[in-house]
Amino acid sequence: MVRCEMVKKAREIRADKRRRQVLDAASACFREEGFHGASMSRIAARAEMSVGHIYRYFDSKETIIIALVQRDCAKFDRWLRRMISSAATIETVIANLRRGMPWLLNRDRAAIFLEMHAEAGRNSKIAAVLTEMDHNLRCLLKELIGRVRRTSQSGPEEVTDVTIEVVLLQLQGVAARVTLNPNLDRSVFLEGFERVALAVLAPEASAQCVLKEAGKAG
Amino acid sequence: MVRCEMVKKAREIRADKRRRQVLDAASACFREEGFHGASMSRIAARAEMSVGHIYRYFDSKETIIIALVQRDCAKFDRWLRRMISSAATIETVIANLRRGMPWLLNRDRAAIFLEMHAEAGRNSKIAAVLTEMDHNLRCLLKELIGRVRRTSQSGPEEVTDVTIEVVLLQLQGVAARVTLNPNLDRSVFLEGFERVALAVLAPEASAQCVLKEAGKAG
Amino acid sequence: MVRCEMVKKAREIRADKRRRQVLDAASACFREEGFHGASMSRIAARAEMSVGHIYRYFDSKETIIIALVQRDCAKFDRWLRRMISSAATIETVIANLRRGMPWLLNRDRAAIFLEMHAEAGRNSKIAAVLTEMDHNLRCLLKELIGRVRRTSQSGPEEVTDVTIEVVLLQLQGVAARVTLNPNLDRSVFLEGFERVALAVLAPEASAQCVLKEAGKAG
Amino acid sequence: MVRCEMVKKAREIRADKRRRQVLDAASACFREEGFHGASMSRIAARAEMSVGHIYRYFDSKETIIIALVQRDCAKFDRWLRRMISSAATIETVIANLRRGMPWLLNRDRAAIFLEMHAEAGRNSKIAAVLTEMDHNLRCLLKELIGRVRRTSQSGPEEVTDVTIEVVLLQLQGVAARVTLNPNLDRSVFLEGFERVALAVLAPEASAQCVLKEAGKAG
DNA sequence: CATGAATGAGCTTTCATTCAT
DNA sequence: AATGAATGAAAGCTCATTCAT
Repeated sequence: MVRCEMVKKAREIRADKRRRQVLDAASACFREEGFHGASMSRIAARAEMSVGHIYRYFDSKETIIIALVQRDCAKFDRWLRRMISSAATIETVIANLRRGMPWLLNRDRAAIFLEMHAEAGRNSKIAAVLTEMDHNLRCLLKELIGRVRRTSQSGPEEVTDVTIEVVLLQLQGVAARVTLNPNLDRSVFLEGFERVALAVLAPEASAQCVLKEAGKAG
Repeated sequence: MVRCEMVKKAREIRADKRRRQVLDAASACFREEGFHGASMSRIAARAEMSVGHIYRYFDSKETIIIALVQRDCAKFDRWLRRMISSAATIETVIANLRRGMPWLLNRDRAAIFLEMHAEAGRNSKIAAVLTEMDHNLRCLLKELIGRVRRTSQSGPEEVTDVTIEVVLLQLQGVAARVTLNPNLDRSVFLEGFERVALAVLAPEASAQCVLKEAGKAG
Repeated sequence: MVRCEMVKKAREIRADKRRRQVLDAASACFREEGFHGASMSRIAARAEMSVGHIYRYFDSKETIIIALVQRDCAKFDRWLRRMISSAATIETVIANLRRGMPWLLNRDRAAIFLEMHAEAGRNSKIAAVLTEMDHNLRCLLKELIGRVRRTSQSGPEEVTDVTIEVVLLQLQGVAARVTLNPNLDRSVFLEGFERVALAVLAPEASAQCVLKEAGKAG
Repeated sequence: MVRCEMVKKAREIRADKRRRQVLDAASACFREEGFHGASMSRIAARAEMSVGHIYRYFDSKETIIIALVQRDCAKFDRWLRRMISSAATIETVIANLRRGMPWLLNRDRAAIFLEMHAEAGRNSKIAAVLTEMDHNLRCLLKELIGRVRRTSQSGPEEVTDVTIEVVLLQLQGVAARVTLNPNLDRSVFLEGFERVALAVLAPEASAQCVLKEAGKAG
């Protein structure tokens, strides 16, 4: 009985590992060939698994795509939550931002991001996953910005939709920028983000900052 | 001889019309099904042409995709140039921006934008076209911003890469935002754009503006 | 214009021929391997056509099956109608029956018959085709029997459902009998049919016939 | 030693139960999806057994099909023998027939019957099983009819092949009739069978009966 | 005795592309 | 210039069967 449970548990662990294997392989294939360009047999080969066996863990190719989208979203969600829970001041936010840059500017991530959003335009299930994620994202951002403003007493605590959208446009525009301009100096992006972050988190300080730039000429 | 040339000309006009027919049909198909989801036979049906005849004007499906990307880029380029040639003050830029919103927020445009950039991640020819376009875009933007700053004497005339990138992140993030959030109030975007445009075109004025917002709380 | 119409006509003829080719090949494959055992690639090979090309004429394998069932039913329908239009007396019916025996007892026909009816048990579209055919069949039989009885003044002109069903059980039981007993003397079936035909068409005469058999001991 | 035998016996009983489980599950699956449509994994699920375990008792899917056909045939054989051993008069035969109608007209039975005979057309092993069964059937029928005729002194005791075939056509045609006409009144079939049974078992009586029908007009 | 993970061949179907007309 | 018949490779997916546990 105890034995049985242990076996079950072991099986589950193994199954999870398998699922991960598939998702990792699929992610790589999708990145190289797109959702529709990638073939199940190539995904299987990359996952070192037979085609048929993949279907034990995923009902269809679409299911894999959706699972992958969800996994990516969850990862981002966790990242943002960690950022919020730890960050209360402008400095920590900036530090976190700096630390998150490699991920944000990663070309593979950008490629998958674009693929996912392009697909969302014609697959309502994927659109639903992304839209839900987007909703979470906006709530979290609202809280983060509000909290920082409160602690730094540097602006109105209430955060408008406009503010949120400006931040999100900035973050989500990265995918296209990176794809078009892979060799651009990363520090350019970092500086841009910091400037916007400042303007949003501490409007007054930002104003001074902007004025300073004016002084530096650039 | 003259006759011959006229015939040639007529033929060319006809061929151009055919090519346009194909590109229009392809654009619609791609928008609905993606580059890979769209089939030549469906494109042909939409172009009211036989499949085989398309191959008289385009070597392959990929050629059509590339031609389409080029055409879209050229269209955008012309739009931007017109904007620049006519705009010299902050007010005209804002007015132009306002006029360009419906196009910018159009979901079909956003879908094709994402499709194109996702494809660029794996097709170097398309990447090349888009990257060249991006280069033009940045030059034009630089000139536009510089000129406005000069005429309004409201900041440094030299425009840094950081500034350009901030603007482009904003503009290119729209595609993802619109796809995820199709029902979001358009005025939110407009206000966001205006705020960023102001900050970029007239840093001083923007600073005052931001401070004002601080006063309004939000 | 006239040219165009002729081309169209020629195309149609060619297409019809193609369709027939496919149906003939499919019929042979289905007979040997069953609807589900037969593969499209084998059907294509037999039709001397590429797999993909078959899909120009039929939407799916199921469509082929249905078309085949309809063709078979139509063939049988025509046979029965011819029989009716020509036959007004018991003698002509019996003669027609005799002439129809080779077809009725043909093992291939029997195999397809069984396949079709087995499939009807789980495919409602096929069931619909067969049920409609069955309805026609019963009407035609009713008319045939009624007309013969009238002309020979040998029984009630009205024909009951029971009578019809007895005849149909007899006719449709053949498929199973032939499959199980391929070597059985065909004359046995013929005699059996004649006896039932007589009993149904001319009850009085049949009674005498039966009595005669009693006399012959057999 | 004794212990050993008891264990063996218990094991055999257990194995038989397992086999039965599989056959029952297979029968249900085959009825719903056909021999080819049913999958081993679905059969296993229905038998509440693992896929691999089924292969302990059956070498292959085909073996299951054959075993099932044999079991069905044996069941029918037993039913017929019981009918014969108990029936000696026309009345008991008719009564038995009446009692057997629900089974005979059962759509599931009809479906399996058609499936089996269709398969026999292309699988010689199945054909062999069914043909042997058919032989038994004919012998039993011959004896039954002969015995009844003898006891009722109502006709020649010797029974010809023609007579046997007429009865079998009638019985085996039911499967097709039921499939095509599932809503037909069951009494119609019963009356048809009785009429034929009468004609076969007691030709003289039947003649009178037929004449009577003539009188009733129908 | 019993499980179900694993395989890879084979299924139906779609596609970009060619070419005779 | 224009058609669409024809191809065959490759897609996503399912299956009977095996075997380590």
